[in-house]
Amino acid sequence: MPRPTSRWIAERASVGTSTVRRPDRTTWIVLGRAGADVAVVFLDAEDVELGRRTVGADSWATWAAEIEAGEAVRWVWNDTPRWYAELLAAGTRLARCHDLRLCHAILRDSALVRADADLRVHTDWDATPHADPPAAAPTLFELGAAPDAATGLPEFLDDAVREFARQRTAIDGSTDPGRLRLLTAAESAGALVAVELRAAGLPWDPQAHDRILRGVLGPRPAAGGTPMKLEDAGRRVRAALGDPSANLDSQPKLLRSLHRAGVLVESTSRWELAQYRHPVIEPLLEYKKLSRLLSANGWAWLDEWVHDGRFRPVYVPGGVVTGRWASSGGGALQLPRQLRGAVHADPGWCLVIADVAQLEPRVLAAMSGDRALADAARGKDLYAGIVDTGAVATRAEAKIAMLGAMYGATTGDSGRLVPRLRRTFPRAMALVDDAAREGENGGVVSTWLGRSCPAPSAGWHAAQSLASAVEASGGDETRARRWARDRGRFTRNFVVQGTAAEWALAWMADLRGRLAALDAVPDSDAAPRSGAVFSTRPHLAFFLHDEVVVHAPRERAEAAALAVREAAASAARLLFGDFPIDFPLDLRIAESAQDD
DNA sequence: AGCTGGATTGGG
DNA sequence: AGAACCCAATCCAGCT
Repeated sequence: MPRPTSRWIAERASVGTSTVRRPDRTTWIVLGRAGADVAVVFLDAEDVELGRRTVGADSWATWAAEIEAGEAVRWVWNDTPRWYAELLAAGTRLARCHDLRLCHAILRDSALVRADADLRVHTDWDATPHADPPAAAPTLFELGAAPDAATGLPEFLDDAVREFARQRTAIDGSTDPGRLRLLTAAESAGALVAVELRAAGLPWDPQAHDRILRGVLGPRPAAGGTPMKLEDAGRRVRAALGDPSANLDSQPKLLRSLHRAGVLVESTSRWELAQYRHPVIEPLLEYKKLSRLLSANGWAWLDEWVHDGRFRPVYVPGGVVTGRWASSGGGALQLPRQLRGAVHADPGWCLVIADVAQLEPRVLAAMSGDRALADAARGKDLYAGIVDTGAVATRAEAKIAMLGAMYGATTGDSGRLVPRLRRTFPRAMALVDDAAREGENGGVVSTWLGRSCPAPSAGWHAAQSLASAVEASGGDETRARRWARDRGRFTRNFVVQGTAAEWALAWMADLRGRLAALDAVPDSDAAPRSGAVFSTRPHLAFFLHDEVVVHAPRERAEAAALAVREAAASAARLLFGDFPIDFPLDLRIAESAQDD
């Protein structure tokens, strides 16, 4: 079918009794609320307003789908979860958006943006939504309900139009508009992905989860009961302590019990306990392991977070200062490897599981333009490549040296090995060392695409001034130095971790487009639990910093895997152009995410 | 009763 | 073993 033109759309896009046309030349569509309706403004590429309309809240998803079928547009709105969850529930997928809240946060803090930019003035756009997205996708009936009541963000059309103009001005007047355009587009695409991930869900087999729990803990106890094997371990611990009433769940009480039994640990952490020889150690470590599994990902978690064979966590794009995602509820970013066997494709479907090997050092090589490190990274294993340069003797040394360089280690094996990397990869090491120095001096550093770290707090500055005063005490100086070094380690890591997060956003943004373009599998006994938008073709199902899981009909698995690889290559080009850096993937196609 | 912070352990 | 960066979730203790 030929791609519809915008004129075709203008003639065709009518909803209900009122015809709502999209003018020619439209590039941006800004959304806001107008009572129960959705109000829209059409803008062209030069920000010239082409017209305003309102669309009924009960029909705007259909209208948006028709607009989306035409020439490329970017939807502009205050907060992606508030709008896009509704659209997906109604079966409308969008390709591009501009999330005003997320982009505001980036531009407000970016060192690339002029200090006197209008959007630096504090407004409601600095609000952080405190309400989670709706737990269940809203029904069409609910679309008219005020979607923004809980966010604290401006919700009306003129607010959005004005903020959008401020953001465009800030980008255009910045020291590098190209990078900030990329970053705001990538961040916004990530916002779409996060909503899609939640809507589609991660295919989860509750029976497999239950089998794992039963194997480790014993049969599921009655509500409030203690699983058999946990009870068992607890009994053995109390016997070894000679204290039948010892409380194992309270850290201070457990510590006292251990002391009474002659185990003079300073904490009850696993690594410290493991160094002692005493009959209580083995069962106590076992108890802690089981207790952890039960409380973090036991049957209660399963009941709360898995429904209809899907784990639907809440992702929070931009939730970490570095630009990484955070999660809120469900613990999506902390799923223990132990439970991966519960991640299981639907019948007739499979999983494409891919992660980037050594993402951060590769990003460092590219952003610093360090050819030697890029050469060492060529192929599969960057650490083996470092050994081949002769900088260090073993792969293990290469790894802790590189991690030490990116995290700012100064002591131990890691601190000792970093100087060797400095000789072999001077440009890469200079980049992180410069970032550390800038941070120690109170400065601000930025990622490759222009996300900047927060400025130091007033307390930090005060400590530094105090230490340089004539009457400063030794304690003042020690504290100021420690805080300066702490901040140096933070900024050192910020530039690398943040740029890696940008690479991952670009990877996913490109990937979701490729997956959406794959042929549907209309006759498949497809995965309807992922919702209408995702039930006939491969879709993203999970994301974790440097790893994605795609859920795909079996006959599209190879195509999806190719899309994952091509998207990685595309992300590398988008960020680093022709610089010769590889981002090799560990990729496998399987029915279950269980490690082999 | 509800909040906060510490300790611990899971993830990268 | 940890170190050294970014986190979240849980439980308990201690506070208001």
